[in-house]
Amino acid sequence: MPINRDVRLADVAAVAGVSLATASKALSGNDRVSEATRARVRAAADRLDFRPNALAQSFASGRSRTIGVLTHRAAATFSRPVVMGAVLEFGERGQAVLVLDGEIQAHREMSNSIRTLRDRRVDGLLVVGDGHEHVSPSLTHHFDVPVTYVFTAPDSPEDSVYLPDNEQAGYLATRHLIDTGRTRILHLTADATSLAVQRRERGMRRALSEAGLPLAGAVRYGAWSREWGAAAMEAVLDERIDFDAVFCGNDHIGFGAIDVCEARGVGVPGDVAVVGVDNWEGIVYDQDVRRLTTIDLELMRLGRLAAADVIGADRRSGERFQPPTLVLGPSS
Amino acid sequence: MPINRDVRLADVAAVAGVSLATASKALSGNDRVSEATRARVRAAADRLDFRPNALAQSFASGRSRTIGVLTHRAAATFSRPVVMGAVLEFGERGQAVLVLDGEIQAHREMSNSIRTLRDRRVDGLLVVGDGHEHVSPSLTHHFDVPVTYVFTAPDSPEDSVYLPDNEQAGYLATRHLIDTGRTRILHLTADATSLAVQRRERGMRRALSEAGLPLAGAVRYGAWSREWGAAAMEAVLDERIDFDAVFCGNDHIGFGAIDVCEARGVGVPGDVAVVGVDNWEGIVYDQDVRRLTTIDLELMRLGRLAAADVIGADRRSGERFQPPTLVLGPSS
DNA sequence: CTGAAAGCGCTTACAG
DNA sequence: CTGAAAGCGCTTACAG
Repeated sequence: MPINRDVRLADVAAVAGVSLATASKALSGNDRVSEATRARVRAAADRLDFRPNALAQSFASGRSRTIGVLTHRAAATFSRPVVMGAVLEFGERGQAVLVLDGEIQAHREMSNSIRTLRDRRVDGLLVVGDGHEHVSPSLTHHFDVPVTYVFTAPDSPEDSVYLPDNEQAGYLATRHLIDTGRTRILHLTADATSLAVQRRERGMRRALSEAGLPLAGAVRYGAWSREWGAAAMEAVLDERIDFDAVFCGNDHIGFGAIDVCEARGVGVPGDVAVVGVDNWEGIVYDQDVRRLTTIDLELMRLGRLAAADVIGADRRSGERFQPPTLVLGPSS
Repeated sequence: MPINRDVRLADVAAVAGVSLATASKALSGNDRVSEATRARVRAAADRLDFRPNALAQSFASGRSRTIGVLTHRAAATFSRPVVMGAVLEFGERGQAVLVLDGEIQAHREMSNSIRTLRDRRVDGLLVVGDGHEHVSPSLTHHFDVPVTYVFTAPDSPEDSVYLPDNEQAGYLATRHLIDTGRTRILHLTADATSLAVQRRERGMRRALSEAGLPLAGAVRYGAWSREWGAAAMEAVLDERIDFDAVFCGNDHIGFGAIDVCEARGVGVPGDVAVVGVDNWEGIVYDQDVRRLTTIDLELMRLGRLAAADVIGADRRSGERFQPPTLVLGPSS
């Protein structure tokens, strides 16, 4: 037990020959103290191996060094990296987190959570949604500390919101195909009612129109599954559509498309280049050989960004987007 | 702002007509107080909507209601569910967590983390490893609060350690094949130096010997990948080995094996039943249609169990194993 | 069972 | 720039 828990600030002050108040100011750095004094106090603190009692500091200052994290089904596939990123970022910044998981839509549950968080005197709150298909009701007015939202559609323009950039994902994927010489691009994706589907498609169309290219065929809407990707690719091949690239709404669809190409002797990426979204294997199985070029939405980084925002002094209202990244694989 | 932060325990005491000390005892329940008094104090607290100041409570009691979580690469595929489970469990129990991620092997980094955690007066510590291929050095002696280890091989027999039950996973998988009438079972798995490989194999052999069955062919050691699963299955089919079931070391290997079976006209599960380990799609993509029967190591539950242990009063030394579960799919 | 009092170890106006 | 003092709001021996 090398750390002496019995050294108090008063002891440091005595050794340094200053008052308790001065010792406090010297160490906290929040107040005007002469350099000489500060140095003397620091030396004394070092010599005594002074470790301030965090509990006393919190009580006296009113700051808990704890952040509330309100999650909507934190264990869901895509929420998980966001929550994990946030928790790690908070940890690196010396902030504890009180994570309350539940139904953000459930009014009763939420008001309980809000009470708990307020009672614990959290220094800030991060609300983590489950994508941006749903909005989380704004809780900002319940707190007098910063509230930041991540991975959920904003409910109020006043709120600070962080989102993955699905449009940019579509843009990046398509740009990559165009930049590598493809000109006849198809799009296989999930159901058209999904916001992610819509935004990825919009980004794709922007990239195409910038390049003056048409889409090589109608967008095929289905599901986020490998099965759908395979079925859609079968249909496309059966219809003898002329194309040299496919932008798939996610990696599952991409894998299904590749499976079918391989089975039917269509070379990937020789005949057809394929790009997906999610960086599936990257999320999942770090050591695996990548089969697919994909767009990584950087969900963990998104969580970190939002966490930094809760703590940071430079908070502001509005939506901000985490830029996705292109992850190259053999399929394009 | 419906919650009145200005109501202090002293106000409650005044309204209830008792002393501050009695009010404290009545609400905390830790001390002998007459039922009548307790009821009066509770009523007063309710009426005033008294919310105890957690910061003051912590300071006075010395309990931070914060648990330290020391992780070794928390973002890694398999650590993530463990950490997530632990964090959620702590949250449900009103415990904040201070998560410090890093290299548990790195001495310097660890001693910094230990200091930070001690300074914050954590009420307990959970050390999360990255599987049980590595041991984490025991830190128990650095703390006078409970320390629990999870997902890492124990370094000291004194420690409280939680592990996934790889042997039971192998046993369950094999038992399932036997129970569904298979008698000629093969095993395709990763490299023999891995502890997980060894334990899963041991469980398999136990199930076989209980049933009086031999293995249908030599165990094939390779890698945790789909590619290896496919290659191994190709070889097995080429060698015309007589078998009706395959226990695969993980789901990736299982998928590779199924791919090859399907490509070569071997019916799954008609001709060959396949079982994997990891519940890969379950971890990953909740809504997906399952293709594979598999064993779920229940890593998130493992994290929860270990978290409950840190807090619980019934802690004891030694290793405990989280039972895996069988998840049925169409492949067996 | 109840209460008066000390104490937890800092921070922060305030005065000098 | 420095210090005396109040204060943060509970909990907990201790005495009655």
